[in-house]
Amino acid sequence: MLELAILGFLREEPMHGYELKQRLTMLTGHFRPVSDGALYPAIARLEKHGWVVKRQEQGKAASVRLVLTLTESGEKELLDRLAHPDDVDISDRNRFFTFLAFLKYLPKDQQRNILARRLSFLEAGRSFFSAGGNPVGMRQEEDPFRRGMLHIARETSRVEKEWLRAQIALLADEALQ
Amino acid sequence: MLELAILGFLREEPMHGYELKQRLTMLTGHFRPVSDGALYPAIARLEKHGWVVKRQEQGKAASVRLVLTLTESGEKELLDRLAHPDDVDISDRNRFFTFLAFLKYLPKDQQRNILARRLSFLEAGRSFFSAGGNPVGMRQEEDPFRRGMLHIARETSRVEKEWLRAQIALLADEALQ
DNA sequence: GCTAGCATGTAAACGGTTACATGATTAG
DNA sequence: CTAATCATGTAACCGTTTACATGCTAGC
Repeated sequence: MLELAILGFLREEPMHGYELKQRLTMLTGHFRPVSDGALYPAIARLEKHGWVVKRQEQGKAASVRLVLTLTESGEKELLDRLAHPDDVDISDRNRFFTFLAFLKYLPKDQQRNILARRLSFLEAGRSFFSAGGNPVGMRQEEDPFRRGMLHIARETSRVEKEWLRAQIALLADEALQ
Repeated sequence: MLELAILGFLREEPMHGYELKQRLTMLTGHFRPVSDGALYPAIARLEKHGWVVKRQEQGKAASVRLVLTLTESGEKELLDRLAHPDDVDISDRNRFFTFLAFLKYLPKDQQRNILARRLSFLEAGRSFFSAGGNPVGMRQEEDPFRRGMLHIARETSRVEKEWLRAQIALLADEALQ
């Protein structure tokens, strides 16, 4: 997932690790910083596969920047990963958002496919807790905090589903023209 | 986080690994299954610390069940972990929800503390993407998918903040009586 | 002089996923 | 008879976190 995000950001424009880090930090979970120990090894892996290449450049301050550029095979890899979320869990919202952030690079029919997949997951939606085998609805749950969870989860899901439906319809319209 | 959830569920009632797994599956990210390779080692760790004890029981079908019971020191550990989310990231929604699921076991002032912490994080909220250093608002963002992310994130945050404020006020009222 | 920000990395420890391994019962 | 569910575990692999390591510049 981290690799996907790196490829995605580099698709926009070449940039060095430090800037990548800032963008990733904003993308994943709103401001949980990406650790260096995750970022730099990930970059090294991508480089080893030939998906990105490094170029030296003088930094604003301090040491040299190593500007990363996406190669052609890197772009292919990005599209490949975006198009096959089967390998990956879309049920997690943060993961889905990573896809969403770079979905514009995919062809329209594949975009619709991803959105539809997420929608069908949300439509299957169920509640958090079970008591004696059956899921617990808001009515039965008397713990206020768990009621809160159910409430927040439900509203959140509603908002997202509405957006997904609208977006899917829009893509279908565009396909007709 | 997995350990916290196990301790939390066992606080309610003793249960065996398989049932724990089902509850955990519903709790974490709505139906992403907890893998056995994560669950059983986690149980073993908790047992090693003396926080849970095992007892054999005949299963419904198949092999014996190993029913887990929370010990006194286990309950202490649970409360300790719930009360100190400093060690843990509350900025992630799933993590916060894990806290929320077991928050009822904490004294009221500490409950309020956790909720307030989460609220202040959300109130600091910023947008996902930066262009040239500044965060990008909905207006500027022309990628429909990223607009969607911003929209969903904003609405979600709104719902959660409203709930948090109401809940904090309620706890404050109760404290006065 | 010192702190914050810029900039890139490595190594150990930890925990999670995936695959492997086993075996019994119940419903179709 | 066969798939699904019940039930518990281990081992290899992989990636993340945390801590360590370095060093420069700009602003207070």
